[in-house]
Amino acid sequence: MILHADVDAFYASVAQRDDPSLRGRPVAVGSWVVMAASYEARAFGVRGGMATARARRLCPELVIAEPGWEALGEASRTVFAIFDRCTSVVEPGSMEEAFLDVSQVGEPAATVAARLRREVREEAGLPLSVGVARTKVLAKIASRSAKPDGLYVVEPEREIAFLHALPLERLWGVGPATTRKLNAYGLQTVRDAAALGEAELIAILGRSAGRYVHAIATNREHRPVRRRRGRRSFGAQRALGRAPRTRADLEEAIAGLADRVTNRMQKRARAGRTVVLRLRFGDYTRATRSRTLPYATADPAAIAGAAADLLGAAMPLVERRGITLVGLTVTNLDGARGAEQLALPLDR
DNA sequence: TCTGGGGTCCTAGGACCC
DNA sequence: TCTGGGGTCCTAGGACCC
Repeated sequence: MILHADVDAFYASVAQRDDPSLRGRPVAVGSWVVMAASYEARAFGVRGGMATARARRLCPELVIAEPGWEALGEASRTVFAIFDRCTSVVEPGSMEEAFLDVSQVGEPAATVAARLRREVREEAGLPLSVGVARTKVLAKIASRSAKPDGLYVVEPEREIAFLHALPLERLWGVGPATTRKLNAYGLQTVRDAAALGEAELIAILGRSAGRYVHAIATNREHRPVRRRRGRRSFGAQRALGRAPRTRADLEEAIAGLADRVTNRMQKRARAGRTVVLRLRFGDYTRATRSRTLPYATADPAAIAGAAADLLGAAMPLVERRGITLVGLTVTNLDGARGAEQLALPLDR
């Protein structure tokens, strides 16, 4: 059996844990955008991604707290140490959630899950919700049903009934665009999708998404829990507001982003070959421009230089539409396919 | 209702090679 | 004049997740 374990409202819960005056009160963590909202705040309709000004209007007694990155990192490590103690097969999803394969633990999964919740509560001081099922997808959906601070088990004989009753957008990996496409064919629930053949879903959604939805809907999605693969990219971005920006402003912003990104890369001894410049314009359209270098690097000047070239080529778009965000990602990291590539520059 | 910052994976076309 | 099959890499965009 597989567990999906997820700390409730992680950022907000850590804030409430560390500042008792926040407990029981509506809390939003963020500065001018809400990054996470406590359950008390959610009751007022406050959600992640929302401008804090709007959140305040919805909930006048809302407390806005700055994220404490140090405390968050420490809390995450504590929680994962408890996961690792439970089983060696842990697949992290983010700072605060993971899949755990507990088939080899030798106790009923629900017992393991209850213990996990207790230990995270006692040792990390945080509420943990756990979904239990035979597959990752079901465990993931179950943990949402468990929230807040609960446990939800999908017994094998209930899987189909549980799954088929769900609206399609509850499926993990089915977002607004996919939901819209399926709805356009009159499909609302997982049961509706299961009634279609794989070929039809592929025709509607494309190969990968079609197969995926078919596999889930017919309960044939059984990917194993696997330990984390290394990361594939490093990135940073900066929102610029609506003020007009000169090319020099943008080059300065890019240099700052290159510093941030290469700093993190150097700390982890990684280098990358492809530089991606991400732009968002005043009309909310977006563009990406990328360049692959002949060698992997973590040098800020090389990364910033490549990004500045890409920016130069994109300036006509910037001038026409105005720019509101610039981002920089370094990907195609070395070691992704064997470390021997690392040393020698590939020419051409 | 127009939203931050960090990621992953997939698709599709073109260039180029055998 | 029309005609093959298979592969890799690069670029750009889309969708989704936390």
